[in-house]
Amino acid sequence: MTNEDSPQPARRLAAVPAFPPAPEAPAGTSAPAPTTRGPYKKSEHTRAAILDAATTVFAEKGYHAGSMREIARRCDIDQSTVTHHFPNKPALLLSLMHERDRRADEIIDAGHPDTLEQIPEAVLALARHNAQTPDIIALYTLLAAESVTPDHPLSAFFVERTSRVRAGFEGWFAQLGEANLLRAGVTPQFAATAFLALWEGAQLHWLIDREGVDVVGTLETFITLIMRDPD
Amino acid sequence: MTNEDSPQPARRLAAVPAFPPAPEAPAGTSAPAPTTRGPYKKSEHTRAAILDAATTVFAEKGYHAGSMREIARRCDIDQSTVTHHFPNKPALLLSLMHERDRRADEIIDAGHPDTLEQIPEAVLALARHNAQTPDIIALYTLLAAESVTPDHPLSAFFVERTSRVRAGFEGWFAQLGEANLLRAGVTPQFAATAFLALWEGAQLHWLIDREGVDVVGTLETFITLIMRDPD
DNA sequence: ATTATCTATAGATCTATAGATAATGC
DNA sequence: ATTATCTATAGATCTATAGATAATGC
Repeated sequence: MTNEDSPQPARRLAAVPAFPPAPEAPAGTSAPAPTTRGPYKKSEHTRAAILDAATTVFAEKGYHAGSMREIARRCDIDQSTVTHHFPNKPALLLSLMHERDRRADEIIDAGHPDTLEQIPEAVLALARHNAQTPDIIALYTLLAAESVTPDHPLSAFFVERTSRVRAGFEGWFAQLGEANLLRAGVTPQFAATAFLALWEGAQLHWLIDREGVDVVGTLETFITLIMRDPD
Repeated sequence: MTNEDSPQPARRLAAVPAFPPAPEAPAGTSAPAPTTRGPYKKSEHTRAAILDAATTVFAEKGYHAGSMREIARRCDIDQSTVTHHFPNKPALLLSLMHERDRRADEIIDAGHPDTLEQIPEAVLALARHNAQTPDIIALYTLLAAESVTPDHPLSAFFVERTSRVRAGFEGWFAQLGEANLLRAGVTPQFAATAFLALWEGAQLHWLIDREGVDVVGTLETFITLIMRDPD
């Protein structure tokens, strides 16, 4: 897809602005109080099972329609056991999203580009990785849209996350711009905003019609479009 | 924004493939049975008030969290009166969406281009019109994302609508392509898919962060990007 | 006489909590 | 002794329906 035959040498990046890591989950969820004995071993397993089930349930039904009862049913435990491990429904969803973001950060770090030429590939690698987990795509797409409704537990989460991710991409595209690799008229701001919007919009349309939309292919074409034509 | 100083004469379109109109709402909602007297005059007013309130409620809360009770409360009527005018909640939402699509068709028809050069402007005019009604943006964005969940009343609606709208744009971009106005490597399929995805993705991000995203500006830049550079 | 609206309610959720019993681990 | 889990339930929804009363219009 990209022009492998252009003869320029790889240009090392002085300092690539890495994606800033997601902020930690607010304290209280996992910090043990000083006097207590702490959770038993089994607890960690149950917690993980609940978060797994919650991922599926919230991805399939969204926040309001996804119920604690169904999450419990999928783990073969009672609903009251879920509230023993998580204080309430919003806290469960927030723990889930912060947990997901922690894993996403690892993917971003793994694809960290060393040279300018690797930036487009690093960007597309994220999209390719996403394409392999439809559940997570549904989770983020559905909840991001829901999060704009009043009193949604994720409204602050998605405001922070969207601007953080956009800033990360803007940093990468700015590197390309300074090396004069962006097409005339393409600013890093436009590239970052459009790439993110295109990505999430294509994912939404792919969820609606899985045959009709090729997310990664669309993004690849977009990337070649915003890059300067090779001489 | 567009290059007004290019000296080519306006090229009249032989036959622009117009957006196919949205299919009518399934019969039964409005067809009066042969023996009845039919609705009184007041009925139409109440129906319209209910649809108006439902637009706001579903746009703010989505399908599951938006309740018939709240819709009724906004109209100062009892909830049972709502079910007198609409058989049930899914039917109310479907009537609402078909009503909205009927109005959207009028906008599309109004902006119908006569010449090739008017196509980009016609496309952007739709986006500019949308930008003036945030409620409707929230309604479509939120419900489209929700519609991918199992048993959602709008799943078939959005599948049909998305492919219909995409086909309409593809027809327009194909006209540009045949006139050699698209940049090399840009197919009508890519242009249509990407434009729509970019549009809806940018609207989502605008809902999340109204300061940070300029929907129409982003689309304008995208359109100039996919058009061949003027000589 | 027919339609529009309201009151009242059945039946099905859902979340969170109180309190009892079972399992764990110092 | 502490944590994990369950049973049971309070209290708050929500949708749809039955049936009474009010408004409309032939």
